[in-house]
Amino acid sequence: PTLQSADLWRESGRYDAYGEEMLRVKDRKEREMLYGPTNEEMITQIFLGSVKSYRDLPRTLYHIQWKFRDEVRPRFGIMRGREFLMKDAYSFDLDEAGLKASYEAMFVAYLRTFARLGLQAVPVRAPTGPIGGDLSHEFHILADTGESALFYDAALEDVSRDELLAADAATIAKLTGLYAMEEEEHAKVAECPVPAERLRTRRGIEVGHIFAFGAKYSESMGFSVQTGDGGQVHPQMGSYGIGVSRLMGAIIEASHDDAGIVWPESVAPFRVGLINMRADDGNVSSAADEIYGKLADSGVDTLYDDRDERGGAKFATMDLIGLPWQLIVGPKGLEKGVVELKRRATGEREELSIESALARLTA
RNA sequence: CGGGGAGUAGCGCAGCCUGGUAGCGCAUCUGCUUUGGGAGCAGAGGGUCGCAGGUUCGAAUCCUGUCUCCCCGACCA
Repeated sequence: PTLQSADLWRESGRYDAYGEEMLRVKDRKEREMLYGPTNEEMITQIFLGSVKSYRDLPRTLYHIQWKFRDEVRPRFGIMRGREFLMKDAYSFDLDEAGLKASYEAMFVAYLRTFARLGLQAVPVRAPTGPIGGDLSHEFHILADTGESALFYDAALEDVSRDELLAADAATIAKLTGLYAMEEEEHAKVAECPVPAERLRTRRGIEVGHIFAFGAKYSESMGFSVQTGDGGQVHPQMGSYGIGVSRLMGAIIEASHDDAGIVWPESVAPFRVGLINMRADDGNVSSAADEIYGKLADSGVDTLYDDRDERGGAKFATMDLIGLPWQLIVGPKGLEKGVVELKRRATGEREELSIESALARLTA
């Protein structure tokens, strides 16, 4: 679904609304094609061809795929490009109650996802823009470098990680009930319901956006299913996106220090950075090689720095990369029969025997 | 599209106001020393100053034109 026919977008009625933002290309027959900026049309088309009965609903399809938008000004590297990786899901329900349930399930799934990534995400009620509908939330990661200013009820900060991970109907009601707006929308509010002492202003990076837009596309594209009583109904739809590539940038913005990245354990590309302090020393290298082999055998993702560099350069490089654990193997420690284990997030270091260091990392 | 700024060594910059023929840091090269927090010392190489005109005895510097890039805004995962 990367390349989509422009006619499909004209049929759905969204071509003009999205027009300027779409990257276009023509095929050999001069037919206009689009690089998908989001995929409501394609997914509805897929349903239209295969789903005919109310018995097939509710159903949600998702994929993770590169999206393309003709941004007016791409910038900030991975944060805003004309090409970005998006996780997008599309839900189909028989009625509005079903849509509400699907929407809330996704709302909770998003909160859990961000909590598991070690991030605090603020759900913000949002205008729906060219996608349409009347219910929508954006999820923002708080970071000083965020593109948008947020105004929200301080009570949102008090929701614990455990509460998010276990989010139930009560949590949803609480979170959707608390005030949170982007600056532009906040300015339109005649009277802010949050007392001044509880109103927080922080910058955020938008990493997710969910919409409930009802029958907008199922109607315009003529997608209906047969009901149990012999009638036809246009399914109620929602769409749900996370900017995966942007999220990587947002995580770094939210989790770093002067020395570099501090990857949360859940998304670190490797769990351990193994530093061979003296690649030119046979004893050190064979010890480090052996440790690397044992970590690999235990299924611990390990990045091994056995470059012929000075120790200081290796420390600096490993801090910059920001893996959760650093295991340092050098001549000084080996004389005493120990290696050094360092936790990147706190800088805390411990001297341990090789066996206990391995036990710690493979636990 | 509107508003700012910058083009000088591989990279990052100073010099420009007040013209006199280009300098600093990093990187590179050579040698010696060093080797657990991005090494030290000594020496060396490298630049049509974005481009085109003009003023002047003389232009990186002043004037005119032109090209390119960056930042802010509108957009948004």
